[in-house]
Amino acid sequence: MTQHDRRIDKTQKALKSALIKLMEEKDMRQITVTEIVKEADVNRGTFYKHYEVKDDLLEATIHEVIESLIQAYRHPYLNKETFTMKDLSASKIKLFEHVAANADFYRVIMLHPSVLPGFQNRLCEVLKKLSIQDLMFIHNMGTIDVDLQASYQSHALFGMIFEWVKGGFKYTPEHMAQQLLEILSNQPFSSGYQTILNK
Amino acid sequence: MTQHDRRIDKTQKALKSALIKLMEEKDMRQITVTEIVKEADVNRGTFYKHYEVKDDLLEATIHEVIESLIQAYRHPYLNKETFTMKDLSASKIKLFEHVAANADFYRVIMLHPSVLPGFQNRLCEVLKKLSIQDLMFIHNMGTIDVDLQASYQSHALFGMIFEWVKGGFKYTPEHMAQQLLEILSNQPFSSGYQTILNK
DNA sequence: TTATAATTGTTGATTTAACAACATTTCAGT
DNA sequence: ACTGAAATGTTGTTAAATCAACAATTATAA
Repeated sequence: MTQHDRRIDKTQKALKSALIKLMEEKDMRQITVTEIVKEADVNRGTFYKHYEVKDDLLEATIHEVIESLIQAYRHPYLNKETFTMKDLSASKIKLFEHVAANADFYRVIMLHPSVLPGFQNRLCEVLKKLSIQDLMFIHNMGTIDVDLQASYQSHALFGMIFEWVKGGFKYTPEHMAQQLLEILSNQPFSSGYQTILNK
Repeated sequence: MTQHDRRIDKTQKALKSALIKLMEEKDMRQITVTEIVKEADVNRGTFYKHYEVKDDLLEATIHEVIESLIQAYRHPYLNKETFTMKDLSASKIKLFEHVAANADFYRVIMLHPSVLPGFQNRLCEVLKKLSIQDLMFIHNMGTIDVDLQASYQSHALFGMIFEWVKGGFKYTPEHMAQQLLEILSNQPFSSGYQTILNK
């Protein structure tokens, strides 16, 4: 079992936040380790105890956000074999709460995509995998290509997040989740999905 | 000379913030050391390295805020023998900035005064001393009792801060300072003060 | 009242972070 | 191309914070 020393979490968190903050101003290549530790209010030597190079910190930062996203999304499904409308709603709320909790990060991703080229697609990949798991629950017996549908849904979800971040988080996570569910149920020709959800 | 180890500042800051946060919920007597260190995410043993009892932390917290207030107020006067309208304005801006920077603390003071009985008066005392120093600059040769005038001004200033905090900091520090100066110059019968300021 | 739980101080061993100093590398401006 | 400055890695020492465990005190409830 891993010893949990809070000092480790604190410094790593400080370094990650510092990196995100600096990414709002400048490109990754222009950010120096010295700048990061200054922003994080941490000794430079401490940085090298945790990470060998700058990109290690970046990767750790991204990894943490993505893991948090997955956990948030899956949380309502924990230890469940069937899932109801409520679980679906709770999952979306958790998702938007996650985005709000990592607002600084998502602001960088959405408003300065060139800082982390390709990350938007990486994010959609994650959302797609989560969507696929949702679709598995629904036992779609039709002729719909799961990948196509999942890609459709994940990018749509990304779009909602994008709009939310761009607009400065003007709505609550609950409101965003509700909007999403209403959009889903108002799709033209939507029938099978609806019948499953309404019960 | 004191060694400046950031860890000391960090933990003390964490403990102070935790205390302020807890004071928004409950009375000082109901707050335990265990609660504080949990909120501050600090080991309990660490608390006792810095403070012997709860009230030491409280006193340190208050002391820091008051010192910060005094420094903010005096900052524009540093190394000056005369002072102009600009310095006066800058001083008030700094003051309101200080309040905004310590918003959590002032929210407790203003909205839950019973948590720290008598502190509002203590705050006014500080403001009064600062006011007296201002009045010294002006060489008031008249028959005005300096203590009376300073008390008048300091409580008035307190009132503005009170209104600002209570309203949820809806205005900027600059706007608050400007309002104060306009109120000052619009006092009925104000003449001497005005002629000094306008130049 | 008594029992149970929670909080309090205190301790010692261990780990992490701070600091300062260093040689090296990279960068920017002349 | 040259030079001073900035950034990078690395090191050893020191000091702070963690953790766990403890007895003692204080609340809380049965």
